Amino acid sequence: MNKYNHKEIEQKWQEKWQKDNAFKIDKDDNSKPKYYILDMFPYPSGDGLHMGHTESYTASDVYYRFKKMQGFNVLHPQGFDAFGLPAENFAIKTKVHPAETTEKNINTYIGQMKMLGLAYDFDEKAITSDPKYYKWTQWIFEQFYKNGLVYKKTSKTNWCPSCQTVIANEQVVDGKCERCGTEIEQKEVPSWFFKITDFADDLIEGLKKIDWPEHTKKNQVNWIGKSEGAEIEFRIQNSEFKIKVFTTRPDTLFGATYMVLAPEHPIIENLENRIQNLDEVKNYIERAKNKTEMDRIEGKEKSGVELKGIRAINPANNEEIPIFIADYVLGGYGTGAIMAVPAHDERDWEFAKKYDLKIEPVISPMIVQNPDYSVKHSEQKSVINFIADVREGKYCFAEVGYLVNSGKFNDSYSVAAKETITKEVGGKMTINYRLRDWSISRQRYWGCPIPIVYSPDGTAHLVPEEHLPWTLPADVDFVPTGTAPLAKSKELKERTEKIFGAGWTPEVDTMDTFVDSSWYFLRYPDPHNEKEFCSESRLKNWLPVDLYIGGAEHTYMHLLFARFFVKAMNKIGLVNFDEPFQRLRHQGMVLDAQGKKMSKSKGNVINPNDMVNRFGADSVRTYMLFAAPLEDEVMWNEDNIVGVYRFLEKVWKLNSKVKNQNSKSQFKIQNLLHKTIKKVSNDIDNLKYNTAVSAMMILINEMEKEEEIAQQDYENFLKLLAPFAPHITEELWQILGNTNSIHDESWPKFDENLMKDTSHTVVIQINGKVRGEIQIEEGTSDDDVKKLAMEQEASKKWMMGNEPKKIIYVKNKLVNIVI
RNA sequence: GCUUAGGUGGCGGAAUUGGUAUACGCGCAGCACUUAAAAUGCUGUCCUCUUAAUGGGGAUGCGGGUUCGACUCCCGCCCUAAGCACCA
Repeated sequence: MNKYNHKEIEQKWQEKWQKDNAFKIDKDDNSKPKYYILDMFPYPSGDGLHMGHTESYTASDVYYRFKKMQGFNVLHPQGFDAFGLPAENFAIKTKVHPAETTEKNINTYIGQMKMLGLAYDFDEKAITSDPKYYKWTQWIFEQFYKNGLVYKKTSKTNWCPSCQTVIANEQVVDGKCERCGTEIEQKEVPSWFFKITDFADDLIEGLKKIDWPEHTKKNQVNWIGKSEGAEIEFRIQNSEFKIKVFTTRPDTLFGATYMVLAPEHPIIENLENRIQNLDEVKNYIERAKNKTEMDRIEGKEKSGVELKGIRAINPANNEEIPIFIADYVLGGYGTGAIMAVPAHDERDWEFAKKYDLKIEPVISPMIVQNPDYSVKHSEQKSVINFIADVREGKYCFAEVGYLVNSGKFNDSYSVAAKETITKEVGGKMTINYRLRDWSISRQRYWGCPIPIVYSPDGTAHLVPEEHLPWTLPADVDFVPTGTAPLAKSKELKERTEKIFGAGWTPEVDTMDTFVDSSWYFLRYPDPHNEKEFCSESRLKNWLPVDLYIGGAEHTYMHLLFARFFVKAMNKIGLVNFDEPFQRLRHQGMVLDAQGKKMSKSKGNVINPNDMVNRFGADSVRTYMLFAAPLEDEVMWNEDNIVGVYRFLEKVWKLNSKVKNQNSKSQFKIQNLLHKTIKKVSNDIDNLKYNTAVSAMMILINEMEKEEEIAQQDYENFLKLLAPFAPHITEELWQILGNTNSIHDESWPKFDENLMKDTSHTVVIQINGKVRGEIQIEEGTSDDDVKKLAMEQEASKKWMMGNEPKKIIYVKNKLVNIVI
């Protein structure tokens, strides 16, 4: 038999599978149970597939092959998130049209995926930049629009001076543009928004019924940031103006000794003529304006300026209190104004200490004023001292408790007082979210055009459905000038006037690419449909997605946006489910051998193609999954992959020990084989691939020691390995005389009878310490085992003549003699 | 600072969820094969005491606790990584 030649084998089978259309499925076949496994589709960058893709796509490919062998009709599609900035930036540099680069890159990716033996049917892919795809992105936009989920507003937005585009808060990383790393500026820009906040509660609630990692769910809940509180109005002295604040602690209202406004709070303009230190205030506002939100909240030291000459009235006790502006209060959260209670809020306390402001304690850990309240005198005294310390600024007490210095509310419990105090001062209980509506407008070229046109009076109208796809014009110069590239398209302008009339103008912004990727999984079941985004029957057959595998870095954006899309579409009646991904698992990052992130600048990026050439796709696939648990980081260590390569070589060589169908392997081997079948099946199902591979290695090491192996047993083993190493197993399968594909075989079943052990090793412990072991026959009675254990020399020695107080027997495992 | 995850040999990592800690793989050492090397196979490989075997003691970040028995559960502390950033 020849040496294991991975190159030859892998090329041979990849060509054969291609020729046989091995990865095609009948999407209307209802005779089998369905399973929909989804990968996060890649952005086709010029760098090609990276190791992170390799791990994640291999993980899903293994699951696909496993489920298929188990008799499921499995949909495991792939596509490309093809709109986006890199292609446009590349076009700016090289003048090569993004459509051209994108197509080239997609072909590279497809080639690489085939090289890895990934079983995708590329005739069924979805490409977001394809007009046949984005027609439906636009169509869904229009449905959202018609149902009041889209609105336009002019607002302060993050502006990336390098990309010349608006980016969402969620896409700002450390005050810098997520894509290019440039510092973000603030700019007033008109933008279209999706009302994701309408679904804030549903997005929290829906998490309860899906099988996602707990930390991912928690992170989404924190991101949405629901907080219950009250809105309360403070009057400004000698003026009709009022300032509304949001607070989660209305129970502390009596302790509000000053107010703080965000520098961008609109009321400041109205009061300018009364501000005595207007220059100082304007200066502060100007400085805050240039800071990004990140800068403002990152500063350790709080800063602020008092609005001199203006005072507010605390509605609870009618006291006059000063008003400050400070950039630690954000314009975009709550009402952009707070009441400051330094005695009971850490941030307010810090600010009050710095500017020497009054601190008034209004919450006590226990009731102090009620004379009937039966607590010891000494305890009363210490609480009174504690309150005095809080007033002096020694501590900040941010807990709940009992009210003091709060007039008629004294002694009431702070949780109960929230509502009564709010009512008393005419405020109302409200719920506030950290989540903001999703700004989707981008002043970029390479994106999905927003299907909106404006009549001569400036009113927005949807482009009627019959004109979809509303195509991206080709006659555009990409060089950014601060105005949207589409504004320069003659074709788009003429098209608009031709259809709608003279003076009509097109919307020139394109959509955030997260819009494209928020619904792509709905397209895969029916990617060629020109009449619907997906037919009703295919939707019903395939959705929701059963298993979604991808990186945890998408927790806040993609995964939240996709859930919003499905919830919105469900509300409109376009789909009949409200959670897109039933089960979600993350894969960890792939690091270099030193445990560092791979990056171009560090020059430690590893190209999957090189690895496949050197070790073969089967080794690369198996090693990626063997090296660490799927959700953990994997260090790509070239020295370690040889272990997997040797394993595959052993599998290969073992073929020469295979004896014909009628022979039987030793019981020992059959026993281990069936245990392995059970373990590998369970492990794959739970995506614990590392231990599945290890179990197969153990089996092979045992089989290797035998003179001969029954063909049936060897074949069963090959089936277990087939999802991980599809090429070598297919080749060996054929060498054994089979004419069909191993990947069309059914998954081996384990035989409980063959898994039973005839004897067991039982460990003997004296007082919990291991002192020996005995072999017992299967079926030995508990009493006999205990007796046997007591009779051992070692036991006698360690019992030192003592009678056991207690004997614990764990069936077939352990006897613990307690003396 | 907050949140989440984690801390087990020289390294990547196992441990049936409270029952022999260190499976499997890498590396290392020795042996066999070879003119030699590579490759391959075999043996050994947590630390420590004892010349050594037998055997003993210790060890899952640190300190306590529960239990016949703890990597696993509880309390306190330390450290690492990732994410989030004053959310009123």
